[in-house]
Amino acid sequence: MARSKEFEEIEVLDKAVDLFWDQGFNATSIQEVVEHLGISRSSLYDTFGDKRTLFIKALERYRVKVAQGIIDRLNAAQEVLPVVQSILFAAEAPEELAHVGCFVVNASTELAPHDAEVYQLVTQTRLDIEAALARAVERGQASGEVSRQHPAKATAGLLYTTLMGLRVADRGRYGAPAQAEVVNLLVAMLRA
Amino acid sequence: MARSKEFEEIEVLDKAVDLFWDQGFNATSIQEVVEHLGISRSSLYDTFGDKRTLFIKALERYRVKVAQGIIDRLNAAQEVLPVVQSILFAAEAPEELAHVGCFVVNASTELAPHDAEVYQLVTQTRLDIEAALARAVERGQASGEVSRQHPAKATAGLLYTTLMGLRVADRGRYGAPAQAEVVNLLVAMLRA
DNA sequence: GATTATAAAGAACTTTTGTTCCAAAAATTT
DNA sequence: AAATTTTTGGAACAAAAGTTCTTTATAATC
Repeated sequence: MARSKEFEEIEVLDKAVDLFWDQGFNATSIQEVVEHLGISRSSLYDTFGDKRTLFIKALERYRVKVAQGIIDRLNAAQEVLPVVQSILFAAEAPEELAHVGCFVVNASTELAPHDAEVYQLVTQTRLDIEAALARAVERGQASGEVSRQHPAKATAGLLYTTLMGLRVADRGRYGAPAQAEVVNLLVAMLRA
Repeated sequence: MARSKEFEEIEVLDKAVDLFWDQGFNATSIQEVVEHLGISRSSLYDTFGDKRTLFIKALERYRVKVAQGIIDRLNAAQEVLPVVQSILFAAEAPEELAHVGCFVVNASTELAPHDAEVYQLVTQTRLDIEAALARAVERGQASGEVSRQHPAKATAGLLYTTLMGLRVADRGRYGAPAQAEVVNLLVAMLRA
């Protein structure tokens, strides 16, 4: 048999997520990818295909890691609003410089109108998170935590839209205090 | 004396806005710029400098055209909420395919973290529009149109954040009905 | 109408791009 | 320990990138 790979595919993919998240697709050269992932050109192409395929895989990986994490937290929430608040206010701790904003939002503005596969990935992510938000709002309304004044589905749409807006704000260094003000206002509006 | 230019600088710049608005900075080649603007390479470089300088000028032009238009409409508004509503719900008529989303939002996610000049332009635009929104909300509160329950400045922040989120949604073809639902809910929440 | 200063067209140039290929190295199994 | 299959590193490649330069055309002035 042959030798085994010197790297874990998932670990390397996570590094690709970091890079594309930070710089986007078009601003990132293969040279940078090779250097940042720490594997050779040939290994890169053998393992992940061409640049665009790697980008798509990175975006899918992000969905599994980040978007699914959000959904899980919403599904597991006892009290809904504190969880919603902490999801919206993600500017609290950008541990790495690469992790500014949201990879899906960035991919959405850069590529979604011109790449059908990116569009599909972005749309599916939105539908999944919106559905989780709607369920969470419904539960909050049932328990008396969230106001029953507005329909849960529309509220979920507003929450997701604001979430995207906040992740754009991250990229423009809106600032944590200003973001907190926005998040707190929106959450206060939802409170029963 | 010498011959005069065969093109209007502003008209050509508007075409550059269209192109960069649609495709972003890095996905747009000089070749495409030359073809789309309808002027020669040499005229392009003589008149606008290099690619990045052209992009910055296009972004400034957009600010004058679109962002200032929003501010003017807000300042002139008798009733505030209908104007806010129509600004948020811009998906109604994307006359050209190029005009999907917001150029400032796109530039923000693509370039703001890595280009100080873009960052500054994006920030200034946000400050200007947020200020106009805050004044409009204050006037609405004074006239009894807008609820006094929440401070005007925070409300303006939420409106601007949602505006950005909606312009991201444009790029992901969120759909007019879903957008209308979001906009109507937010406006309803502000109503006195 | 000749002169002249500038605009326009496009060839030319250097980098950089994304991708492929090939020889060398390495690890697992027989 | 030999054989074999795969990874690896880096050279090699063509195409496209951004920019500059030179030549030609043009319009305004004297």
